[in-house]
Amino acid sequence: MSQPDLFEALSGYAESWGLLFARWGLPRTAGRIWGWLYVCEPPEQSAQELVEALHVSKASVSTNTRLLESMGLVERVGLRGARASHYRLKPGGLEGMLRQRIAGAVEARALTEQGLDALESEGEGRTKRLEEKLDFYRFMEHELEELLRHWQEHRAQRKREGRG
Amino acid sequence: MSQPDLFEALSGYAESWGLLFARWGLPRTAGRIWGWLYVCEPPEQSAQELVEALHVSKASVSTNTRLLESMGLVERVGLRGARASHYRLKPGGLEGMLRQRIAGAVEARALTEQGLDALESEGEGRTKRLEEKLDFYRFMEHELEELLRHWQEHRAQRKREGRG
DNA sequence: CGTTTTGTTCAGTATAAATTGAACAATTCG
DNA sequence: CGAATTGTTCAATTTATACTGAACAAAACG
Repeated sequence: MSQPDLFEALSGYAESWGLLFARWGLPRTAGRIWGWLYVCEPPEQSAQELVEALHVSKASVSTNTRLLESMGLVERVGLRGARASHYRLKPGGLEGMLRQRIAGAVEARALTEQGLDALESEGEGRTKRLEEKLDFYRFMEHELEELLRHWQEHRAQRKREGRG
Repeated sequence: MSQPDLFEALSGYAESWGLLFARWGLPRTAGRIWGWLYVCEPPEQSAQELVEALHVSKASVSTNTRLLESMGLVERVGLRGARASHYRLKPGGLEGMLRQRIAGAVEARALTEQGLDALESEGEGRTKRLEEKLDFYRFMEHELEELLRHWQEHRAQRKREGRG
């Protein structure tokens, strides 16, 4: 595959992540950047390089790199001899996403508990409905924490095998 | 608690779910309806009742009940003596959400594989980055399926205890 | 049948979000 | 120091999405 074609293909890959992010309710450009950082060379990219590779404004790069940083998916690094700071994938970033999922379950559970409080002793059936929902989120909370633990073990295992 | 106050509190509960849905990138009204169906009496509500309880247009109710149906969270039922069809929580709806999560992981994995295909043999480091991502999504896919199985067992257990 | 209720669709509007260009502040370099 | 580069912020624009009212189609009723 020739260089221009390769670049084309990898750009397409970044664009696909942009679209997937959009469907997940996240900024498209954040998805583009994140996707790109998996296939770019070198792995550290300056804001300017992102602007050129993805054809987005530097304002958008600034906004979305900071979003990705706050999500724990990307980190900022200094490179010797380089004036501009660079961005790259943050190791363990996906694990952070998992933690956010757990936080979401906690949030949903808390809201469900609020509903039960509001009902107090009123209404048998409604309470039952809410308690079933509560049961689900409690379960999710516990299991996702378990899942996170498993992932950490899995990671450690791979590291030991020299694959991480 | 007096009736008007109770209604007020439960409306607030539905509104809270609306806001949570919005933060999750889903239509606010869908959240309102879903939240409401947990605390309304009776558990089956006509479109007209939803319009009145939530103060949204019937067009929006129509759109969002169909969305919730497609998400597997709500089902439509016929009630004897009632002309209009009614909506209620679909049993096992949350389990369906879990299945969608699995589908999301599958999607992300597939996209990552596309990236690896595009790289073919080029680039050592990039391939490594992508393979780590692939590893994560593969793991998630497997573990979420496991989680779903656990949930089903948990449900069965509760049923046996007469709590489901 | 004709009338009423119900549910969907659609064009238009309102609302929210992402993206941009430009202005600004901060830093780096010679 | 002065010039150039870099990063953020902000107002304005574009874009996407949700929501509504009205028109329509379908079904239920007398």
